[in-house]
Amino acid sequence: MMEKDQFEDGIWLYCSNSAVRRAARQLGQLYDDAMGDTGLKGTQFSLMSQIARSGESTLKRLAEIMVMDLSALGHTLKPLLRDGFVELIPDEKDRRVKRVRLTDAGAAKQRELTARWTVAQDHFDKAFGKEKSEELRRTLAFISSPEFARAFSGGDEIRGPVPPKGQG
Amino acid sequence: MMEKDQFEDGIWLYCSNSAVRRAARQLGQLYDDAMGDTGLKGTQFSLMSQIARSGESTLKRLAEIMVMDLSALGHTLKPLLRDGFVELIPDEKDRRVKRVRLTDAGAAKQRELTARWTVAQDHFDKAFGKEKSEELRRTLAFISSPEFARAFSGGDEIRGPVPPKGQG
DNA sequence: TCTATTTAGTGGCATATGCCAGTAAATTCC
DNA sequence: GGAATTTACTGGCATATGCCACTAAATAGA
Repeated sequence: MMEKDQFEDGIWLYCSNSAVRRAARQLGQLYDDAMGDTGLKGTQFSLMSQIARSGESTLKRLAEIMVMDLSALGHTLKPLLRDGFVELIPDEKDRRVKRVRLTDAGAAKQRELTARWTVAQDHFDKAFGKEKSEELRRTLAFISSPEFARAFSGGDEIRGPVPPKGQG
Repeated sequence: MMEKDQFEDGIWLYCSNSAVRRAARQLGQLYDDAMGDTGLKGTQFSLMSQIARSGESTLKRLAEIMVMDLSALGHTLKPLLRDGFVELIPDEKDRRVKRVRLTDAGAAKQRELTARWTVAQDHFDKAFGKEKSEELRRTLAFISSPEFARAFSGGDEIRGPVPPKGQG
């Protein structure tokens, strides 16, 4: 009955933003649990993993591919820098540019957390289906793409004066 | 080419948590843009809309159906309470319990923002496809469900000692 | 009835995220 | 070459989110 309420009464069935946010909260909690008392969260693990994968990427580039505001990325890196898991390196050609990489300690931590992530990911696949999981991730990647954003923003009409179109 | 990198180099193609988070960031930005200079964000609109829909729900219940930590809900309500869009009402039978509803000002604001939300939602449907949107929202609702969380956590093995299963 | 346990909410602390303003550096334009 | 414009990053402010500790109230158990 309680679960029935969830499926019938929620704006998340009508609003895509809310639906994605709500799912993000659920998964965020589950993946944070998976990290246990390691001192880091699921999101920090993800960030470190992407840093490792991108290989000394510039901050701007990293923020772009993660579809994240540059200053937000800077903020989010703070604890990782503070704890010595990540370091910033100046670019050789452009003094404005910073590059980011894992420290040795960071790489070791990332490996430790990968073991926990693997368990969580297996659990996700078990609960949702492995192939459906891959399909879902591709779908979400499309939604996260510049292509989608362009299609969403079309003629930029939501950025200009908005003619009232209320339901109310 | 840059977009190609996005599709080929990101952990979001392998990690469901990251994928949902990244999509949430994209949509968060787009729906926030849709709210324009109204003084409220997409998330606040969603919260007010769900409050309206739930009808004087208890805080605990609201947090549950939104798959949100109760204290997080309390925090998130603060600016809405402060600005008079939302009010808390004591429960008649249990002095611990608070119920939440929109004020008249809040209801008016919610109607105003609904007009903007409708535009954004139309844009989402245009970019993604209306029927695919509905399907995606159902999928995300399943992921957000207690049923999914139970299947994910089944046996609670990630809550206990975690045997190393590293990739590293 | 009384004690032990559970529950609903609050505040604190910390990370996650985004807009904005400002500075220094690079690029563009005349 | 010099001025105007754009770019990359940093810090500030505010909301978003979650764990934790605590208090008051309700419930469960003896």
